[in-house]
Amino acid sequence: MANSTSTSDGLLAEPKTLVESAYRALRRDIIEGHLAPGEKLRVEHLKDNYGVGAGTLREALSLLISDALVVSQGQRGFRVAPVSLEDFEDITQTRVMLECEALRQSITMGDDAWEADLLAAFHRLTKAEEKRIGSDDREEWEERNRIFHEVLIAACPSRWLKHFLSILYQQAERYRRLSLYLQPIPRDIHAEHDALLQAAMSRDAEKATALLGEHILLTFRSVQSIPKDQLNEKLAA
Amino acid sequence: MANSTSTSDGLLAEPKTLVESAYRALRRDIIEGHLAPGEKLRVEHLKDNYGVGAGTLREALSLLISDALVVSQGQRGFRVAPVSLEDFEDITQTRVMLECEALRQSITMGDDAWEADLLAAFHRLTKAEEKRIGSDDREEWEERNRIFHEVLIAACPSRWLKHFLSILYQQAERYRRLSLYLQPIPRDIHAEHDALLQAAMSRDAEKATALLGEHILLTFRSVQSIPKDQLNEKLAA
DNA sequence: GTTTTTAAAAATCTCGAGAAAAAGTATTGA
DNA sequence: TCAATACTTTTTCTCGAGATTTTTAAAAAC
Repeated sequence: MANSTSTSDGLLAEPKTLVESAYRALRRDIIEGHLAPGEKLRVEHLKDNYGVGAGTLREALSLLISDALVVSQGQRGFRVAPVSLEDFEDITQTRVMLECEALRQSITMGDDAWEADLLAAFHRLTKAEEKRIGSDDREEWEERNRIFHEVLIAACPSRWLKHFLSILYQQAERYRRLSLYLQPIPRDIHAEHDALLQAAMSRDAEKATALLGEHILLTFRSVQSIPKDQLNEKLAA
Repeated sequence: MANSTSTSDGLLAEPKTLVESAYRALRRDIIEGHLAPGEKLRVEHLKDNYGVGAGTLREALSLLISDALVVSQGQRGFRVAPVSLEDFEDITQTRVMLECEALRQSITMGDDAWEADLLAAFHRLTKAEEKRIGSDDREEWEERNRIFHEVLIAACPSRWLKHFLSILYQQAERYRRLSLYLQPIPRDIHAEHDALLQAAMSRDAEKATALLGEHILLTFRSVQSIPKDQLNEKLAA
């Protein structure tokens, strides 16, 4: 469903417990790069920052392992999952494969309600794009972009496919942040989304998957073309 | 690599901590059906069974969410992930798609060492099959079967593809246990594996993926054809 | 007899403190 | 000066107890 309140809960619903709050706060800080890739996550240190007990924080970190945003190692604590260009390439290729298949199924199975949801999601994304000119309201655009992609494949009946894609999308978000700040390749993302929408609405699966694949690949190329020194600087931040 | 000591650590290495031990013990009990699908996992009750503290058990349960073997719900504790025929069908179809793609890549990329590993894995599996006649040494066969499938796609360079496949394999194992006990469809699994091996060794990707797809699908059909009352009985056990 | 309210019981969630292990530092010996 | 050892500090891991919340059961009201 194109539920606008849905907030990418990889795992959990609204933060009714402290574990969930800490989980969300940590996830956000990792995706936004506030906690650097590879950084050590000392429980005793972090528990104060997030205002929870040690056990609670450990549990939140354990949940983040599901999203492959945190790694743990025996008796040596937790770390932020590392990043690399090779990893992003793998994420991109796997995502192209899965998301194109999901889109194909979604276009086949989608009914009128799906079309309506898709149109609505695109409209909301467009509005966010207009507002974003100047003001750095990145969060809202990022969220609506996620929902647009989610609705595109919403009519795909495979829960597992969608589950894996939500993980990959989240992973890609870590890298995508870079490409939007240091964008060397001029790109009309709105036009890409628009073409994608038209192809999906006219049930042209071949065209839609081709566009989607290119759309996803472009983000990788964008990051790929960032000079290495500049990239490392950003990654360490 | 065809490391025979590898033990399907979805997430963790050797149990150096109590969390890891509990994680493994719980995972095993869920996959083997000792903890029934949908069953409530009361921490206060379970902590005695597994000989750990409440916090430690909670952490182990959190890790099992990664494997989609446990689900949690806000302020209402943990449960064993439910099962259904629809879910198994989804698992099967997704797995066929991913594993065939991974095999195709593996056949393309695999070198001599890969061939040797594959041959060795097949040999070990065969030996386990011979030993299994009569004696209920299911564990060893199950483990070697897993390794055979793992080695088949070991030369595939995509870590994410292999990561997702290890999750799906583990999920399928829950259902596969049923088909082997209540097998209505007569099946020569050894012959299937043998044909698969030959196709892979001769680098015939088309044939190999066709065989692999059929191989995976057959297990689903086998479970599908079990009478519903008999199935539910087993699932509740 | 059914529903609502109220109270007891159980379970979850949370924290702080203590034991075990790792990492870092200083000391000793060549 | 360098390497190895012993010591100190830090960090991880673990447990038990207390505070909320949910669930269950009983009593009251309609």
